[in-house]
Amino acid sequence: MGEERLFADEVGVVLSGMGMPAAFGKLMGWLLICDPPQQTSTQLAQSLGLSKGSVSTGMRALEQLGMVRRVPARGRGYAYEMLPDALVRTVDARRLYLVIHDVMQKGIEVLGGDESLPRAQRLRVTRDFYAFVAERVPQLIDEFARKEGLSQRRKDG
Amino acid sequence: MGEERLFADEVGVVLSGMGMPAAFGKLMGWLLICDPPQQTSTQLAQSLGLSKGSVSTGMRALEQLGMVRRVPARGRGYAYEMLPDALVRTVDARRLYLVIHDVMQKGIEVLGGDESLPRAQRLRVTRDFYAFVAERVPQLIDEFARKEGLSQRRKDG
DNA sequence: CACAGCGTTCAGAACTTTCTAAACCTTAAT
DNA sequence: ATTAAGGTTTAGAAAGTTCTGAACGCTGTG
Repeated sequence: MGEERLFADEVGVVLSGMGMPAAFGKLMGWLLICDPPQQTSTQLAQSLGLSKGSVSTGMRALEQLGMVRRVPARGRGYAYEMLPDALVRTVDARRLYLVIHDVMQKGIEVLGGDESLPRAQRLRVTRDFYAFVAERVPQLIDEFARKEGLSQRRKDG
Repeated sequence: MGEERLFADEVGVVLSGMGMPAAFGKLMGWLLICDPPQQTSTQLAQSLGLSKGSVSTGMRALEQLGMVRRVPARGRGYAYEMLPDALVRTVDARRLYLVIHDVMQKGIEVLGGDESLPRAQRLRVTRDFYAFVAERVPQLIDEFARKEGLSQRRKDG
């Protein structure tokens, strides 16, 4: 088994340690180093020893996260290709931050809606922090993109 | 069942949706709004309908993450109290970013160690990005802490 | 029109994780 | 020293998730 395959498996273990499916991580690891960068589902299944079903599910997830795109393949169908800034995008999940923001707001309301209440302190700080993060993370990513010369156009949400 | 309990349960659902144990989220939600802020294991188990074991495990995790601290309790033992900036701390998990950084570095080595290789682009960008994030996130947290007037002293690691 | 190649969906098996309950240990008061 | 209260650990049950393999649908080709 090649070193590249071993690398893919290792990414699988790392991601699995973060609470995601192992197949998801394997696919990610493989797409990060494979040659050519474009791979069909069949190729992925064979290269990684995964069932077609696992590949289908995993690639759907990667696509939904915006880490992977489909490109036309020679002949019929399409192939998958990882974007150069795939993992950069995962940090840009503002929705995640806002979920926490909203829960904290709800907590304040449970306490009566008075933010100055001592009991509401923890909730308020947390809420404001996640609003802050949701605002700043995109800026951070832009800064990095500029520094790297990535042509990263940002659509604000 | 009180609204506060419902809020705790809801946080449990949200956290569970992010891949963490539900009991963990329940404890977090409860500690965010409970009165008084100090709670013993027994109180937590009763208030949330959890077994003593679940509380013990969950509180260990919360303590290890630095979100909760023990305070002396009247009489014997201690009580738990959530820190005002508990959730701020969770974002400061630099180790997490560096894990990804290291995996990317390993991938570059699998490819022969030549970063200028086209095939190594994705790996290099990702590696550099996570180094960037690991450097900037602490700054971001400091900025927020200053703005909020939180006495957040930072030890650099 | 029939066929071959691909990809998706779905049901079940295997696995991992979480929760509980009971036994055990520690601490403090009498 | 004994006892009662509280906390931790552990084994086992319960629940949830992921993976696979087979059936299905679609698309283009001969």
